[in-house]
Amino acid sequence: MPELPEVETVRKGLEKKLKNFIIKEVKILRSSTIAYPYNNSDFIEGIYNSFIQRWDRRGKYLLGYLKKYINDHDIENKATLKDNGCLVIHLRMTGYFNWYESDAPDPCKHTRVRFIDITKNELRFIDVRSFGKIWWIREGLRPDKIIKGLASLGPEPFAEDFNLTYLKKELSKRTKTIKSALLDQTIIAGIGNIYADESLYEAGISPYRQAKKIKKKELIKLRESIIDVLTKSIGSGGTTFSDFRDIEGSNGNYSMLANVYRRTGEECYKCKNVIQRNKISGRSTHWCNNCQK
DNA sequence: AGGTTACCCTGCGCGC
DNA sequence: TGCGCGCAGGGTAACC
Repeated sequence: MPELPEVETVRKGLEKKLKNFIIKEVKILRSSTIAYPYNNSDFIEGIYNSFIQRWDRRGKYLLGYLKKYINDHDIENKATLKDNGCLVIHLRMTGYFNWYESDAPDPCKHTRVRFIDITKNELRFIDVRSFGKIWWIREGLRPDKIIKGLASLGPEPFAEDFNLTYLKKELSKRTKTIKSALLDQTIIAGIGNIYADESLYEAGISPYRQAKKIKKKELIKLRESIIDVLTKSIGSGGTTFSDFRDIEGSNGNYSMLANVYRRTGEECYKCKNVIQRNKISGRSTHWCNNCQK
């Protein structure tokens, strides 16, 4: 379910909860969730006795950098600590993490991977539709050598390289619709269907407009709208529009509601026109055809 | 090369 | 109640 704001919320949660979490046991309940290495046993052995030193996010990908204790019997001995590559996670549509302190209940039927430490604290990866993937990239291998989607990501919306010059240059060669361009992770990283619709509404741009034909002034507004919508959502726990839950099972404060997303047939908050819905490149798209030109 | 399309999965709500 | 269908916030490989 998650787009950039939700993934950022998950990143913060993992960073907070996994400070002293040394992986002592891994149970893979669905083999295909592990995308790399190809053998589940290589994955399990690879991350054994490791902890995650730092959590990063790139687009909708989570990256956890591992340190491993080589000496199994003396985990206090820092001399046996080595860099151990990174865990990469993509939640796709329905993936999420749950955290349990020592007294974890039986796993639900959608639990795909269980990570357990010495005190039986447990992190579970749960994913109804099983589109979510987890990779372990061993030390010395580059994640973007293994994960194509990671290698081809465009700039982060909050980064300096996501500026007007970049946007103009990139969109000027695209004949597809602006909606489709916003969903293209190679142009901008992290935007998904909700935030694409919401950003276009805020910017007053029709999702059907051809990307290359959008005027400079509109691009300025669009860029601001993207940053604004994402910032607001991160600020409220990345759960503003969704039934998404963070690793402690909280679903945020619902401080902001969607203006167009899933409001088909309802009144536009600005002009009272009926909100439209249609498919654009296979994804449902919501907009106000009076406010968005 | 850029742009569509089918597909990977499971569950839900709807109409019949 | 059961069945079939369309729907779901993602990404990719395989096509034109």
